[in-house]
Amino acid sequence: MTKRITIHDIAREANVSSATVSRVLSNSDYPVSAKLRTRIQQLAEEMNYIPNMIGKQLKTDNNMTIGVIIPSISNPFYAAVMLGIEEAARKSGYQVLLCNSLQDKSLEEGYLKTLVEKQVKGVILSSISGNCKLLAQLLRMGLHVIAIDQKLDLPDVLQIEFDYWRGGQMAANYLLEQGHRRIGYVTAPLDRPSRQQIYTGFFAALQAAGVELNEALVQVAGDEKEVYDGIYEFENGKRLTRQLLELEAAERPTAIFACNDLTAFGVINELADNGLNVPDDISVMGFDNIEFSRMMSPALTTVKQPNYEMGKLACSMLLDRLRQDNNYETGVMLLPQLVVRNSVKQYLA
Amino acid sequence: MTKRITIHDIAREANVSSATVSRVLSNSDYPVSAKLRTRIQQLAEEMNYIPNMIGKQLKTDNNMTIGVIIPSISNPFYAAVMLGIEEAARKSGYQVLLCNSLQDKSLEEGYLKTLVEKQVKGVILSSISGNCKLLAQLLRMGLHVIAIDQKLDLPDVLQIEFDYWRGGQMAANYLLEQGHRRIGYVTAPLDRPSRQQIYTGFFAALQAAGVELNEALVQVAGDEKEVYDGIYEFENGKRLTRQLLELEAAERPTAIFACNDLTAFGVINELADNGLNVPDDISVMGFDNIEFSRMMSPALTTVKQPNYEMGKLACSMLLDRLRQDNNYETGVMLLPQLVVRNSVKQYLA
DNA sequence: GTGAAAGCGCTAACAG
DNA sequence: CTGTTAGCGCTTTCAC
Repeated sequence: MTKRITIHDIAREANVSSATVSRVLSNSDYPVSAKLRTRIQQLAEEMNYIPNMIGKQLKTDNNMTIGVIIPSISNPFYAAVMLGIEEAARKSGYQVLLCNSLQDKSLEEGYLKTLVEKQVKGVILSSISGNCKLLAQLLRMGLHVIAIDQKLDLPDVLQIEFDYWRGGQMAANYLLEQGHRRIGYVTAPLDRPSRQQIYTGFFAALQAAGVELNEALVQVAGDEKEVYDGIYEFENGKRLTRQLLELEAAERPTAIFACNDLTAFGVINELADNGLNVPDDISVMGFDNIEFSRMMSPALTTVKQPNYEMGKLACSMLLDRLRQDNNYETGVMLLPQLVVRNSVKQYLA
Repeated sequence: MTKRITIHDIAREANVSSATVSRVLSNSDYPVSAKLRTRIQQLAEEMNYIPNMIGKQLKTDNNMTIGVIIPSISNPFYAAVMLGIEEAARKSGYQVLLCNSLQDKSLEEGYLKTLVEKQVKGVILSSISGNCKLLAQLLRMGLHVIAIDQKLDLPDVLQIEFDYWRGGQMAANYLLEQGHRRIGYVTAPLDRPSRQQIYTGFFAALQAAGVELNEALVQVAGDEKEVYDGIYEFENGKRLTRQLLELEAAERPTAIFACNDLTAFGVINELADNGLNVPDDISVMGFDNIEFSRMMSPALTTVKQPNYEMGKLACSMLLDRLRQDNNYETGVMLLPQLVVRNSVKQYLA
């Protein structure tokens, strides 16, 4: 194992001071004679010099890395967000530390602390805990936080919101337009604001259309710990659909809305297992528009949440903040978009 | 923004030296009187002390983070690998920097350099370039590398291999058993060793069974730059399937094998677009067993490549190396497993 | 059991 | 233009 080369090694070799070497190798605009400059660059090349950023960081207090905390990268929604984040980060020379909170509050907190210990100056967070005590403290210490996906009630946290309420409403209205009145609603636990908002938006639209709430058609998963092996949502969809299928034929929904695409896949799968065809026997609608929703057959009708764009936007807003250290920008609200495909069919009563 | 607290601040407050504070707060086993110990811990708590790992790192040369370079996190196969890696890392107090090489050699190299500059001591790499020059240099400088998925021909790189050849063979044999003889082969460019091995394994099995190679049935994607928007594989499957469908009816394959599940989804989708049902009209088989393969209908018959396990194993092997600094362990070869579902049907000539 | 001091690799006043 | 020097926050000899 060859010894690590430092600027001092190069300085000695070139008979200059390490300050000069630093000035050349860190692309400072400080004046250095062309002769020395090339000599040093050449030497650095020859000696396979690799700068030690830890030294630089300690001095400059800027480590060019941000943190991302999401529930699970195995959820393709967050994978797309992550890709957007990383892309924006790379373009600015930043790197990103990925943390999967796995829906575990203490893990989330632990990661937050570790990131700050590592002197990360910015974090993109899809919080499951909404732990404002810790977060407020970290903000006071200069951490910049962008909240995506889940709203955080802190004044200094920039929000990339998404209009879940309108998304839910949009879904309901589409199903109504297609003639559906007995609509099943299948959702993971309503513990996250996002899920609650979809829920309220959805039923507000139904109510506005004079469709009364039928509790038997609303299936909410229990609050048991979500084991995030990545297949949870799918199984959830299957399980809750089984419960809907226990209804008498006349009571059964003509369409089922699921709180996200993965859950919708579970719904469709369970229906197929019971010999029911989508959309001929029953219509299904999802939420998110993950890539796979268009790969399924039938291709899934869903509400688009711009995941990749959300990641890109979150990251560039964060980097802006880090660079200018201003807290003046305002948050943004991304809007849903209806994606009509083939899993919903007109219902003719 | 409150001032950052350092051990010196605490030392001053407690009327002790910073050395003592360090000994207490870094959980050193160095003897410190119980009285001072509790006093210091209490003070650190009160003052909201957060250690600065950069300072520690500069001294100890160990930053508790590893790097991961994969083609794209939007590919669910790598997302699962990543989840496994992160899980193993977390259990040992490590964090992970995620880098998407997007099938771009220069990006891959850039990341490798940046990681080393950041003093990362270990990297898990699914290389697309196989750039051994740079890698060899970094290894000499003490970097530890675990290669997953793609083989790297360097003695000091530990390999987590997967028997792609046998996987290809396994797929072919299954299709043969099911009575298929005219089998289409759809693959992304054969530029990565993994794809080549699946290919050779597959056709070795066909040959062994006396099935002659029909070049018209083999569709290899051109070597054009793969735009990694995550949907590439899917579109590729669609495009290549269209080409297969241009064959005269009698020449058409009775089954199609795709080099990975995403491509298989494209194949199925394109077949559906052409009014062909899977598996009734034509059978389709994938490779990888990503989670969605079981969510599709028909559920995809495929060859399992243990992705999550691969990530976990890679990470724990890497951490073993970092801790013991030994290069003695041997690599491992993970074996494929046939996953029979509903997308392949027996062919009765 | 505790403290003083050196130093990890780098940058940035300041001086020349 | 170039060099000297003083740290960034922490650990770790070496004294006491």
